[in-house]
Amino acid sequence: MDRIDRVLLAHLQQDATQSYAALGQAVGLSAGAAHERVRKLRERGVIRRTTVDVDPVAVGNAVLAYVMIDSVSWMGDSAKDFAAIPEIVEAHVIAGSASVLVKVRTASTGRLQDVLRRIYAINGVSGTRATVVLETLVERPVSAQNQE
Amino acid sequence: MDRIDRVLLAHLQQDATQSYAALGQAVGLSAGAAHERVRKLRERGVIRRTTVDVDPVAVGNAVLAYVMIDSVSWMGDSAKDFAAIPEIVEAHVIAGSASVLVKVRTASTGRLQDVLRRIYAINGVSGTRATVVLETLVERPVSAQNQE
DNA sequence: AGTGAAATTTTAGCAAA
DNA sequence: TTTGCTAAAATTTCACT
Repeated sequence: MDRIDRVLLAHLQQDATQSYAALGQAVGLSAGAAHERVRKLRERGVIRRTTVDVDPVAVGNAVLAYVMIDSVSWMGDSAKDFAAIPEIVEAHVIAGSASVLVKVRTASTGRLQDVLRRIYAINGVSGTRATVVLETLVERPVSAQNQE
Repeated sequence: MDRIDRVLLAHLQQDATQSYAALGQAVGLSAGAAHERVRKLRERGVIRRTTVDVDPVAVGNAVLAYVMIDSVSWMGDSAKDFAAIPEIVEAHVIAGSASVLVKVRTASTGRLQDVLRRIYAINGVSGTRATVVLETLVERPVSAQNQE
């Protein structure tokens, strides 16, 4: 993981459809060398996958909300329970007053209520506090370049 | 946006490196037809971009935190201020007790403190409450398929 | 909108330094 | 690790349905 790898990652995050020739040119390497570096980044799991960023509104998920979840037991084994709810895009065990923080995308506030009901049904959950997002100001991939 | 488009999106989210031939086969279309549909999905902005999912830990950002931000004024015009801090990966204006919710990835808790200081310096910010993530249970793209 | 096929570009594997 | 070369594969365009 040197500086060149970081630049390659940044370029790929911005546009993963570009050719290795273009990618190589951006860092002063041949297409073959760029290809080999990217192959290793994938192999080592630095690049977890190549994917498309889908507009949530375009697929009918206009409501974004965060839900703070209180529990009466350790939630570390509940990954499957949260993953079983497709509207949940993130779930994290947190330090502090609540136990789990969940990010949810739904079609409507009515659907959000459904999701809250399903969360309540998870073993150990004792309470939820939903926060609805009014406007997203920033949404972007992790910076591969804030290491220096 | 019919059922076929949704299946194409789901497949691309999982692996955007696969060929249009494979993609077409998954939905019972020729490579050309699959390509044309994906081209239109891009054109219409349903697919915002093709990108790589980078492991945050591998690029040195092991700490994930959410920060609730209180403010004394409307924060809707502050997108640039938040975007100027590279460690901020998401910033949302929210309904409820706080004003803005921010998602932050940093190399260490020390760096998190730096970020909090920079957030404090943004005009109108009157307070911050950081919540550190201990473990991530779920992290995945929006489901393109919970519409029916 | 979709098909099939041709022309072009890109990828991926290999020998050499 | 990088380069240049090359065969194989994928993308992109087009005439036709």
